[in-house]
Amino acid sequence: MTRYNAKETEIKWQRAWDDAACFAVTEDRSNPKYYVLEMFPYPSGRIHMGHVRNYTIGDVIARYKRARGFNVLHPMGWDAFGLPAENAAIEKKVPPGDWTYENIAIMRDQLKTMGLSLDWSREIATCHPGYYRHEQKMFLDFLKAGLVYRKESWVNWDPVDHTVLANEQVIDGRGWRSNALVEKRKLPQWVFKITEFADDLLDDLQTLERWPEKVRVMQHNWIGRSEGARVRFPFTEPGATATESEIKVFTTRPDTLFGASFCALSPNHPLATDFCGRDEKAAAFVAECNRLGTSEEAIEKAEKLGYDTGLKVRHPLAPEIELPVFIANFVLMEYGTGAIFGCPAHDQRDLDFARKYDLNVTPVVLPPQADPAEFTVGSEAYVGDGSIFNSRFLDGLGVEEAKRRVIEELESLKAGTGTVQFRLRDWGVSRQRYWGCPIPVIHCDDCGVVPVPESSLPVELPTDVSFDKPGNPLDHHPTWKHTNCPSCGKAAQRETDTFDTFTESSWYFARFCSPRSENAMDRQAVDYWLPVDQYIGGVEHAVLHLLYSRFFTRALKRCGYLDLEEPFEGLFTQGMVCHETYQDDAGNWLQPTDLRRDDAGNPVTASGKPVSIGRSIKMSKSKKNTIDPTEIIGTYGADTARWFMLSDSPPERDMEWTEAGVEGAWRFVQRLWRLITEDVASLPAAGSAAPASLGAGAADMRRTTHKTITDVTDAIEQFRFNRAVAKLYELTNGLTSSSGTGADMLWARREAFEVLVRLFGPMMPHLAEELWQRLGHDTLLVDQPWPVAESSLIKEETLTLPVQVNGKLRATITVPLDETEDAIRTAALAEPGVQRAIDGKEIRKFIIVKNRVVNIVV
RNA sequence: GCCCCCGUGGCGGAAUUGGUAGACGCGGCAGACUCAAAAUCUGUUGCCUUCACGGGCGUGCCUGUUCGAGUCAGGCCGGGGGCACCA
Repeated sequence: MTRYNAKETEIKWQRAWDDAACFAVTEDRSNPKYYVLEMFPYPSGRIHMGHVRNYTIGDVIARYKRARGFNVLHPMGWDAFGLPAENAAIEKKVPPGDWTYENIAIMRDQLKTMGLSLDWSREIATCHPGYYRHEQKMFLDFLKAGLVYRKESWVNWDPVDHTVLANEQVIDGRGWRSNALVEKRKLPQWVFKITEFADDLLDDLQTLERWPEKVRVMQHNWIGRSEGARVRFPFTEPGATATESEIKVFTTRPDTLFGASFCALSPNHPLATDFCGRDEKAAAFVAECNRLGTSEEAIEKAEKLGYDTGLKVRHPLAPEIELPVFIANFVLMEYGTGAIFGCPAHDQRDLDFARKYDLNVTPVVLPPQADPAEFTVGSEAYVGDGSIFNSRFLDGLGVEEAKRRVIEELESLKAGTGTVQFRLRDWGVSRQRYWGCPIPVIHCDDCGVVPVPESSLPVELPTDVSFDKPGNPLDHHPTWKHTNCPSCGKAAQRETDTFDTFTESSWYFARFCSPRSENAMDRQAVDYWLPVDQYIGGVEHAVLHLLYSRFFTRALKRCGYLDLEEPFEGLFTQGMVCHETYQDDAGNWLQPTDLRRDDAGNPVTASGKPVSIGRSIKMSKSKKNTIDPTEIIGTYGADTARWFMLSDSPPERDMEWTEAGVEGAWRFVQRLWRLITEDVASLPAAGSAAPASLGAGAADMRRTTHKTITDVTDAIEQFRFNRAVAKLYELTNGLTSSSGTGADMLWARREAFEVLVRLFGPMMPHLAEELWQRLGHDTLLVDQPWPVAESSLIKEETLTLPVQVNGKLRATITVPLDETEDAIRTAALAEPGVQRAIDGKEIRKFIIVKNRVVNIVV
């Protein structure tokens, strides 16, 4: 008996697929297309189990669809710009480009050992000028189309590293790496106008039927559409401020306008800035507000604070009412107009603020059944529905009606307008980084911001950069940024900021359609391949990457690159790969490979110290609970790793990687190998005609085989791979225990083997290919069509019917399909278990659900 | 605080969408083979009760709808995720 040699076999078939160029595709219109895409990896240096899970799922779909006759595009590339390359440059003195391309080479080899059905001829790396030059062109086109603009915005500035930090990189108000106190600074930033499509991006979520509901909800919340009104509050004194004669506020509750008791400005509001110029204490207050970070934690703890400017505004619908104007720390400049009116009775924040500064609290919404003479608001604002009171012409109206009525009134008085506000903000893409796509503009003292002419693209990154100084190496480079203005020819400077790396991943799926084209994308290629039929990746990209890609697709359409709105027709978000964690008695994390078992079977360190086992969490370097996929593939082969990935856990859920689980998968690989190779000699030759008639045993086997085709096909279609795996186990178990040497039986057995091999082919492609050959075929299994179940075989002739008495199972009877009710009744009553349960009681009802269940009510 | 998802054996999970709860795998137990072990194979494995036949209980908890509920409805409890001074 030979053991299956995974290592040799896998390499052999990978070469065979490669030699036959099985997975290289063109725009072949004789077959329907199917585009399978997994989120491309960042070339960090090694693949991890998350990649293995992601690409295994994608490969099952790609191979399955291919077998179903689709022309399948299944490409792979590298999301190659990013901060880790710069960190490596600083720590290891390796240029970021070299580091990245080396990592790509390593990871490409690692991925190839998985046996994925990828069209490697389409490989792309986003850090290659052949890729990012098109992105620069897109930027210029977006600029022309008004989809990009430049804006002063507040950023987290690290004064030591001289760079902008993302919110996630600010920890307790300090830079994550420099540990310096982060400052808020106003810097000019390039911004993509994603809000241009806010309504479309929201409305079209409804068309994404093959997206997880969860992701659609998250995007829905992120876009955050609110209907309300902009209302103008004029200052009581015309010269109150130098710039404006009024405060514009946004509210979703115009119905509570008569409950207003103050207005508040964001500390960053232009009016506040203006006022601070004349009031030192106000300036000190604003400085204090800016010092507090924007982290959730800081916000949570911060008390609601305000500074009374002493200015007053008039109520827009009741000019005799004057309201004080505060600068308040809880008003955000980024949302609405950066100013609010406060209605303490019906908003908790406003109420807290009003109590602190002793402002009026006038209720204007009366809860149902409440007495208007009695109702007051204490420490809790009333935010529910009700009827309006204390509000002049609105009295007696419901909340919704009052909103409409107020907006009408405001509009007729030109004191405000009904409006829609989004939470979604435009996408700032400027990063003070080296390892990203250069933003193709030039700053000229005379001409201002001048786009780089298309003929001068790409603006390539210099390779001779130094990371010795803090800040952006592009800025320090002796020559790179110095150039001439394309407009007037005078000496000018290049933009040294680069794009946010989410930019590259916002259109790579389109580049795969024509990866070597001189254009960003060939129209006939994207028209043929897009949209991506099935996109697969982690749920952590539910909002940013997926939303940016949806934006980019719309922007590209507007600029004539392609003609569709939604890039991803189907989306599947897979769960994380988890593993137990281990700590020694000092609390140090231990790697799974650092453990051994003592005589009692308890885990101990190499030196024999006790180890505590922690709960299973996502594999991460910091907790040291990672398993290296290359080691697993080296030991067990890719098929075993793939099979285990698909077994047990549903793919959308987190799974736990266990040694026992891998070994179980490995045993199954060996079992399949033995089952088929040991038996093949006794079987009729491949392609033998079916015997004239089949005995009961052979017919039974055929029924099981064809039922399995249906079950596995359905399971794969529904991404229920764990169920597909279970059905394949069942078929295998059945074949292991079946016997019989008749010609009909052996013929049915060959059929079962061939079906089995073809069904697990997408999951364990190398083993399947090898067994297909050993079954006597000289074709490649990957070129075989998916098996089709013969529906006539699947139909059962008899079925087992449960018999209940008062809803409790008492017996089962075996009856022919579609048996008459009378016969079922007789058979059911003949069961001793049924008789015992009836126990001579009167039968009140006899329920027979056809081919389902029998229930006797006594 | 708001929105969403999930609670089934020792464990991962099935259950044709209201019709035999626990498929399949892992683990455990018993046995076969073996000088022995590994590997492999066979049987068994929700809980309680009974010598046995059998009986009772059981899908987080409580109510309800139904001939029949893991599945539907209402209310709790627990876990997870997303958003959040968003006006």
